[in-house]
Formats: sequence, structure tokens, C-alpha cells
Amino acid sequence: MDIKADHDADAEARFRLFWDRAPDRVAAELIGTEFCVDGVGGIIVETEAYAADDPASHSFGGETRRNAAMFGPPGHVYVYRSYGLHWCLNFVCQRGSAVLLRALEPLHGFDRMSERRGLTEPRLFCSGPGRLALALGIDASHNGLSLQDPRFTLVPPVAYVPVIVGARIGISKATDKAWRFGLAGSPYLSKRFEQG
DNA sequence: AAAAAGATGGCCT
DNA sequence: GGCCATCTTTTTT
Repeated sequence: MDIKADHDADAEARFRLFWDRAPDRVAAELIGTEFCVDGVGGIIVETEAYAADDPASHSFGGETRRNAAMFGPPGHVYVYRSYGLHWCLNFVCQRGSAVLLRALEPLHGFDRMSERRGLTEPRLFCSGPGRLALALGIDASHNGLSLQDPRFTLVPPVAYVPVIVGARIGISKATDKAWRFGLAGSPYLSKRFEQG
């Protein structure tokens, strides 16, 4: 019996079980998780879920060159260019779905983030999907990478996390879905949640 | 071939 | 709150 092989197989199975689920569940559970890219990052405080059969999702209408990563393995990264200017970072969940990272509370690599963002105010480092990607050095080269890649680190929260829920923002379709999740009371959100 | 539409952010009033 | 820089994908002519 090979103990290391068993351990590796278990880790692989857990990874798959976590990511191969509905994006709204994963998006909610990611709040409070620490995420870093090459040691730079912090606590995830805001996410949005985009489902496979969701008119607001890039995957709606099937696989294209841009959204190919969303149809690849769960637990991989989907990076896209927004408005021709910004990069946005997603984690792929069950086939055709993903979670958009919208805001982080900076924790590691302040100098690096400040340099990349051209600002010194930590509140503005990662409060928005484009800002977050820039602060963490995310670009097209990361598209399709597995979250098991050594450049990424994910550390789940160790205590209860108060999560607030609201309608997704910045979209024009399927605005009725309450698929935006945030850390209650966090000053690092990209925008306040509506009452409710 | 051309044009519109974005999962945005920064700076303006 | 409004404007607009900037460009890829998607839709329309």
C-alpha cells in the first residue's frame, strides 16, 4: 500500500469535489478565503456567480475562443479582458460556470500591489474586479491555469464568516439573480450591497 | 466588412 | 451621477 499515492488521490478528489459544483454555492463559500498569486493577495471579500444557463454569463450560447476555460476542468482559472482595458479573474466551477473575483482585502505584498496600481491607499488596491487583477498581476498568461499551480495559494477561513447576498452589478441581463456575495461589513467591497 | 456591446475604472462636476 | 478611454467578441449589414 502506497500512503503518498493514496494521499495525493484524496487531495485530487477533494479539489474536484469543491470546484465541480454550482457557482453560487462556491462563490458564497469563497468569501473569507485567502487567495494569493506569487505571494501577493489577501482575503476574498466579494464574488459573483455566473452559471452555464445564465444570460449574463460569457458561457451563455456555448463555447467560444474567449470562454474556452469555462468549459475546461473545474478549479482552473478563466481570465478575460474587460472593456479593452482591464483583466478580470474567474475560478471555473461545474461545466460552463465560474465565479468572478470582485474584491479582496489586501494582506500580503502591499508594496507590489501599490506599485502595480500606482496608488498607496490599500482600500483601492483590490476593490473591483479590474483593480484586483491588476494588483495581483493577473493577465492572459494565467488563463486556463489550475488553481493547484504553485503560483496560487488558497487558504479557507478557520472561523464563521458572515456573508451578505445581493444582485450582481454591472450587468444588464438576469439582474434578478442574487448571485453577488460579500463579507459583511468589509470596507474593501467594490460597492455597497443594497439593503436586504 | 462594419458596428455595437460590454462581468470597468478613473477623473470630472 | 456623467463621460470616455480602449479592444475583443458577437451581431448585423
